[in-house]
Order: sequence, then C-alpha cells, then structure tokens
Amino acid sequence: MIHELPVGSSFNLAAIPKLGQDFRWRKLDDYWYSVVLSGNLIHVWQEGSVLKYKTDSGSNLNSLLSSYFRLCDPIDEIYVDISRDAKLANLVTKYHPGVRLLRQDPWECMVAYICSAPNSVRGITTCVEKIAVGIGQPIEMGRDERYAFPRPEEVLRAGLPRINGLDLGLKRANHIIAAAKRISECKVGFAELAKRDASYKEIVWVLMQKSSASRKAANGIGNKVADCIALFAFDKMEAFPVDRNIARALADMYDDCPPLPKNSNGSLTDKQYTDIANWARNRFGKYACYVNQLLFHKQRLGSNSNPS
DNA sequence: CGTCGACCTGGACT
DNA sequence: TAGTCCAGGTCGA
Repeated sequence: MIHELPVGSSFNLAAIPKLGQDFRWRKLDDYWYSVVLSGNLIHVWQEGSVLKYKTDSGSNLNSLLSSYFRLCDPIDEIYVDISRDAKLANLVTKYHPGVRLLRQDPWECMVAYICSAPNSVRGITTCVEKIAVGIGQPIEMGRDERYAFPRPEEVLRAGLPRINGLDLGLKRANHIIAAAKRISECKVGFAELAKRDASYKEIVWVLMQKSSASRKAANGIGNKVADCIALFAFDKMEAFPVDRNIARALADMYDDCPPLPKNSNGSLTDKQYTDIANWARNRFGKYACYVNQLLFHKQRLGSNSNPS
C-alpha cells in the first residue's frame, strides 16, 4: 500500500539525508530512501510535490511525517524573509529548496547529539547505528533490514557494559545511560516539557543540568548540544547552535560578527558562544535558526568535496 | 570567570 | 604500511 503526502513545491527529499540533522536516513537506490521514525521503517520517494511512501506496518503516517518535516512552517515566507540579507539571498538561490528543519524525537535527538561531540557526521551516524543495531529491535521491509532506535528503558535494561561494548568512544556510553535515566525517571518528561510551552532558556537549562544522582556527574550536554536538541526536538526557534562550521561561516561572511579568539583546542568559550549566537539572532531575525542551517549546509558542502 | 589539555574512534590523506 | 590530522565539544583542573 502506497501512501501519499503533499509537500508543496519547496521540498527536496534528496537533500534531507544530507542535512546532518537526523542520522537515520539511507539511500536505497536512485529513487527510494529508507528511514526509521518512531519505530516505523519507512520507504520514501518524491514525485513532484508529493511524497509517496510505504511502511512496514502498512499504516498511514501522514501526521507523523507532516510533523517530522515541519510542513506547517511557512517555508517560502521564511526564505523571503532571510533573503533580505544579500549574502544569504545568494545561498538561498543556491541551496533552496532543500535546507529545512526537521522535528525529531527528543530522546533520539538527545542521544545523537551526545554522540556529536567531537565527532564527524559520518561518525555520529556510525554511533547511532551501532546503538540501534546493538540494542534495538529489527524491522524489515522487502530486503531492507533496519533497527528501531531503542527506547530509554531498553537502553537501561541493556546496561552500561553492553553500551560500552558498542565502542562509541569518549564517555558517550556513560552520558547515554545518564540521559536514559533522566528521561525515564523524570517526573516531568521532556516531551511534556515541550507541550507546556517551556521557554527556550528553560529547555536549555534543563538539558544542561547535571544528573541529580551525583550532582557533579557530567552528562555530555553542553552549550552547543543543548541548542541542537532545543532546536531539532523542542521547537525552540530561538536556538542558534554555534559549532566550528557556523563560527567559520560567520567569520568569513560578516566583518562585524564577534571575533573568534579561539581556545588552544579550537573550541569556543561560553562567552564567545553566547556572543556569537546573540549577534546572529539580532542580525538574522526570527528565522535565524533557518539561517543557521543554511550556513551549516553551505560550509559543509563548500569546504569539503565529499562531505559524509 | 578565562584558559588549557585530555579525550575515543574512524576516515582521509600522506 | 604506518603516521598524522581532524571531526558539528565537553569537562575539570
């Protein structure tokens, strides 16, 4: 059974897996893409302004996909708005349609971005896949065999030794266990936090709180990772994640952007981070987060002939 | 508060 | 083949 979802003319499926936001997309052939969302294996292709897809369960997932792709965002209006900046207008011409924001599951997003520091997009994809294959349940459709991303309870049941055995590097296993505990033990779940219209600052504050059990225990969520989660999973459009790519792009393009007196290792101090983010919010307006993605996209595709 | 180094892993490049 | 560098940072001294 093939389902259909109208996506309008400003949509390019082929660009979605390259956004570096969600790491569970796979290209199957020239037309089909495979993705696992909320335990569903979905095969998708685009035909003009319509997305066609089938699912392993056969069920219609239009509302899930509409939310995931943020089809309610006024995408054309957004790109008109940010095109007031001539430099950005050039980028819009070059990369639009394609650069969009996705709305992810908070838990999966948390884990993925815990794995992002300091890691490449390829490396993050590998980490996420290791977790799914190692802990999650298999799902298959045709010849495509994928794995559902394990829920926090499954991760806790697996335990630290097994997560450690996945060789995720750094202390990612510890941070992921901590995140699973926080979500499953929290009286107020993260999803509820979003529904309650928690502010951007509240979300970031909660995310960056060290785990309560041992108050000082690191959780692998700093400034930048918290911003990514706030933006990609909690609808906080005020978030402006500043990573190496973004900092570089801004420094290259804008003379008046705050300078980047880098740390010896190349990372930003807290103050530099907030200065840059605030500058960007002021400069780019209410759709700064889309500018953020546009710049990230440009930086990755521009500086590396084969970004993956 | 600002600064600095350590840190796992895997791919790309020499 | 082996050595080197770097990747969407975070943490703690």
